[in-house]
Formats: sequence, structure tokens, C-alpha cells
Amino acid sequence: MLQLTKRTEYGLIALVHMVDRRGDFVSAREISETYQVPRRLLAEVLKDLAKHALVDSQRGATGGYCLVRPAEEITVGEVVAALEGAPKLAGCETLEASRAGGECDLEPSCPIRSPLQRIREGIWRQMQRTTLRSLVEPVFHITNLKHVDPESTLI
Amino acid sequence: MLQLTKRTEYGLIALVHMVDRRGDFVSAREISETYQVPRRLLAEVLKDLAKHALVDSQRGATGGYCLVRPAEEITVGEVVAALEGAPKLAGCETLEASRAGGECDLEPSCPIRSPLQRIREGIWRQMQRTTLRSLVEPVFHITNLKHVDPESTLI
DNA sequence: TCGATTGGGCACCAATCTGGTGCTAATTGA
DNA sequence: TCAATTAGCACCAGATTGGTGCCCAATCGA
Ligand code: SF4
Ligand code: SF4
Repeated sequence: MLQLTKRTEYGLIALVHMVDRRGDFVSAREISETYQVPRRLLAEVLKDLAKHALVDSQRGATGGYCLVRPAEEITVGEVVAALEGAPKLAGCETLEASRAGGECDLEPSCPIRSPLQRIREGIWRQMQRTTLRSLVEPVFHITNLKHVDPESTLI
Repeated sequence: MLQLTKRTEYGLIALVHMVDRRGDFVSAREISETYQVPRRLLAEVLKDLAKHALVDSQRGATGGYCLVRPAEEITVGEVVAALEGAPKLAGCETLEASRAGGECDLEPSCPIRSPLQRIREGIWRQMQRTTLRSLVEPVFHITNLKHVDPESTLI
């Protein structure tokens, strides 16, 4: 449906919350209470992020999670890829290229395969350009602009 | 999951098939047999496209569908919007702007809402830039390039 | 006129995905 | 020890998706 999952949104929220707090392990409880997010689900997401080496985790009473790298080096693309796999617009393709022939049986005659891949490349690139830092400190603070025409907002 | 539905893919395939055949009504059967697509499902998709005034339909023995406008004027964005609604990255937003407060209850405290909207705007814009014509006659015929690095392909 | 071919409408289904929860074990600091 | 935390895994209910069945309405050609 061309929409990010809640998991990904929760993951992004959590990561944004941890920006500029390296060394300080933030617990899933703190995040979940701050943003009213289901704690158990958030924990599941953070676990996945830890598996993909985007955050460090520490157990125990004062445990929690913290960013492995600075916010400038973590991209939205990485987060999406970690939480819902490499994005693909069509069923036949993966980001890693179209190796290992997809599962769609009309691939040979499909006239939209390669164009769709080009579009997806663009989307992907855009997500890789967007870092955690730019999430927390956007160049334009659109939220502070009222009555802004969505069509006029720059990327 | 950030992926187009099969319906949308089928719709795009059908539309591409009808490019440069205005006045000639193409039947759903012809398209379905050409690309090995479930006929009934394709018919359902074409019906939706007709409802959104992207194709004309004609009943009867020699009936079928044909493009309403030339291929240069129909964008992928339109097709996607017709078949799966205006794209939204997050659950709270719609393309028509964020009026009519979304259903997500953590909107006020959500730190990623506006950045996500910016990304979605970019995606949307890209789809609106891509016309049916550019699908059938891409500027770069990537399919003919072997061993091409996906990261180097331009949008 | 009549049959064949086409799209339109509507309901319906099975598989999958998604959001979310329960429970238990392992780890850690006070 | 105790409380707090992450890790692992199974499990569930609802939504979405891909796909089909069935009958009606329109149209053309014989
Ligand atoms: S081959 Fe064509 S129809 Fe099949 S998944 Fe790829 S883009 Fe979609
Ligand atoms: S408010 Fe934030 S968490 Fe809720 S749907 Fe919008 S972007 Fe997602």
C-alpha cells in the first residue's frame, strides 16, 4: 500500500529520541511512556534494530538502548531496510538488484519492471539521503509554518 | 510495506499496453492473455481506472478500454492514486494535507511526522513526474545494460 | 431476432500481513 | 535477594490483498 509500517514509525521515533544521548542507555519503557507507544511492541522493534547493529542494547536494571553511530550517519533508509527489509516497489525486485530471479512468472513479458525499478531507486536514494539528524533538525521547520501549500514544500 | 499492490502493477501494465492505440478499444481478454494476468482481476482494475476517468470503456462484442488522454499526460502518480488511494507514508497523513486530524493518537508528540511527510512528498512528486510515455520509452534502457551498478543509475 | 462477446456490480473467499500481547528466561545493578 | 531490563518465541485478531463466482447489461455481427 506504499506505506511504512507502524513498526518502522516506532523505530524511527525511538531512534530520534536517542539522538545525542550516546553512552546513556535509554530504556524501552521511557520511550514508550514518552510517546504513548505500546511498550512490548516497541521492545520488539528495538530488538530488531539491535540485531541490525543500529543500536546497542544492555540488559539489567539500568539497561536499555543507545545509538551505535552518530545521528548524522544513520539514514532513514537503513532503518526501513532493517525493519521491513529492502524496499521493493514490485514483487519481483529487491534492492540488491534483480539477481536470483523473482517469483513473478510474467517477468519476461512485463513492460513495467525496469521503469518501476527506476522509481524505486529514486525513493530509496531519498531515504538514504535523509539522516536521523535531519529528522530531528529539519532545514525547514514546516511544523511552524501555518497554511503552507503542501505542493510547494521542497524535498 | 512500501510496495505497490498487484492491482496497481496490472493497471500499469494494461495502460502501457494501450499506449498509442487511441480509438482502438482493447479488451481485457487481450491484455490478460498477452501478459498472463488473471482476467477477472484485470477487469476489476480496469473498471476502477474507468471510474477515475483514466480510460474509456465500451461494452459489447467489440468493446474494451482505451486511454482517455495521450500517454504523455498520464502519470504513474495518477494511476497509483486511482488504484490504491493517495499515497501516505504514515497513517496520520494524506496527500491532501493533514487536515481533518488523523487517527493516530500520538500526533501531538510525534517527532517524525513532518519529516516523513517531506519524504512522502518527494516520492509523490517523483511518481507524478513519471508519465506513461516514459514507461514505454525510458530515456535510458537500463535493461540493455549489463553489470550496471544500481547505485549509479540516475532517476 | 438471436447468440456471442464484452464490460459492470456485487459478494465472497483464502492467504498473507500487521499490530499487538503473554509468558518465560537471562542479565545486570542496587 | 530483588527489582528492572532485554531476549526469545509463540500466539492472536483484525485488516489487507489477490483472486474468483455469478448474474446482469450492452453491443455487434450473422
Ligand atoms: S515482473 Fe512485472 S508484474 Fe511481475 S512483479 Fe515484476 S514488475 Fe510486477
Ligand atoms: S503521528 Fe507520528 S506515529 Fe502517528 S501516524 Fe503520524 S507519523 Fe506515524
